[in-house]
Amino acid sequence: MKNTPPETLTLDRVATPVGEVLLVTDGEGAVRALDFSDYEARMMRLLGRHSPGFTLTDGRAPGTVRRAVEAYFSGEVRALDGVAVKTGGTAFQRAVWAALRAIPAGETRSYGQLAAAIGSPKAVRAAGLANGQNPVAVIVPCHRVIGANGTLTGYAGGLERKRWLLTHEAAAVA
Amino acid sequence: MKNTPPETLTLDRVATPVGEVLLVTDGEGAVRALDFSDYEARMMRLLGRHSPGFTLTDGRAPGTVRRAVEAYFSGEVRALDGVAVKTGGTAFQRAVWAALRAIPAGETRSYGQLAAAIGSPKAVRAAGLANGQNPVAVIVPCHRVIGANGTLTGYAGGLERKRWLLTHEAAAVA
DNA sequence: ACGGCCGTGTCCGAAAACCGCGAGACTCCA
DNA sequence: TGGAGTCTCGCGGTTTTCGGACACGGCCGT
Repeated sequence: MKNTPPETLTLDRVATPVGEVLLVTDGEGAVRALDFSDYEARMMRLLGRHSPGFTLTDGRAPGTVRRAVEAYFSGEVRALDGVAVKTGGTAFQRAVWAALRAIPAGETRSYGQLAAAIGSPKAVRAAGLANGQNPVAVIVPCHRVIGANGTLTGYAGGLERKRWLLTHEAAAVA
Repeated sequence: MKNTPPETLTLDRVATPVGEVLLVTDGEGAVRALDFSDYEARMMRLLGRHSPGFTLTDGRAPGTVRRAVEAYFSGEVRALDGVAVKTGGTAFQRAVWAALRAIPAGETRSYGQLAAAIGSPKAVRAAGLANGQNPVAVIVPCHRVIGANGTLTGYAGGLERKRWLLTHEAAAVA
């Protein structure tokens, strides 16, 4: 058991066409986590993993962040590009998540391409795993990674949502 | 591997009759660690355990703390009683360390007495272990615990120093 | 007296299990 | 032949599990 100076994070809720999302930000306005309400437990688990001993209080996320999220869902799919995100995780995981943010809205990559992008072409499966452990859904677009044969394969928030996000983005950039 | 907002600590060095000690304090002036120079690696390990991702800069500890340490070694053995200490660790460990500070200079306890003092009379061995993991030597007087039969049994800084500290304290209170 | 056994909390290293994959082999049907 | 499904196996990082070791001391048998 470790000890860490506890940190206070803010929990906001935003309505979207695919259900309410939970939005966690820190004192500096960086996004620490984002997930769908019905996967709250999962989010807490990931959050706890990266910031042991944090406390959460209901509140309002910074206006710019909130607005960016709302804008994204109403069709401005690139609105999230500038949002600051702060994640923990291992070096490998961070590399994966950084690579994810480099995928433009409207495009997709295979897990293999993702692995290659971070310099470990054979760590395909590990990349998939890291993908699934991304605490900041949507903003870090883990949904833009699909199987080599085009299948959607999996999504922490449910495949239905993954499909919705992809068609939403495809339609927006068209 | 975890992630934590990094914290900056100050590392000072103080000369004593039994060798130089390393003195680590935080931004609030509380002592986070204290150990003899020749066990620097051990101290770093313990420190890292309690404050993952900290950074250390050479500097001066607060005057009151420095003076208290110097005073202790020059014979004023109760000078450390008021020094603020901040440690991490499990509840069990904290209980042990708190119990240690309750032992007055010049006295000793057995590991059994120590375990009994925190309400787990049978956790003798565990108490000994927790004792050895104390990051703040001397101030948290882990050296005042000896075997039930009077043997010194062990000390992270070397039995020689344990003996020196005890006779130093005994002489001072006499 | 002396030697052995056990309880207790925690850390540490090793080993195994886990996967949001993908390539290659193999089947089953027109 | 060829195309689409299925199965099997290897890939690599992370997490979980497990077994040991330890700053002791009381109890029990020789």
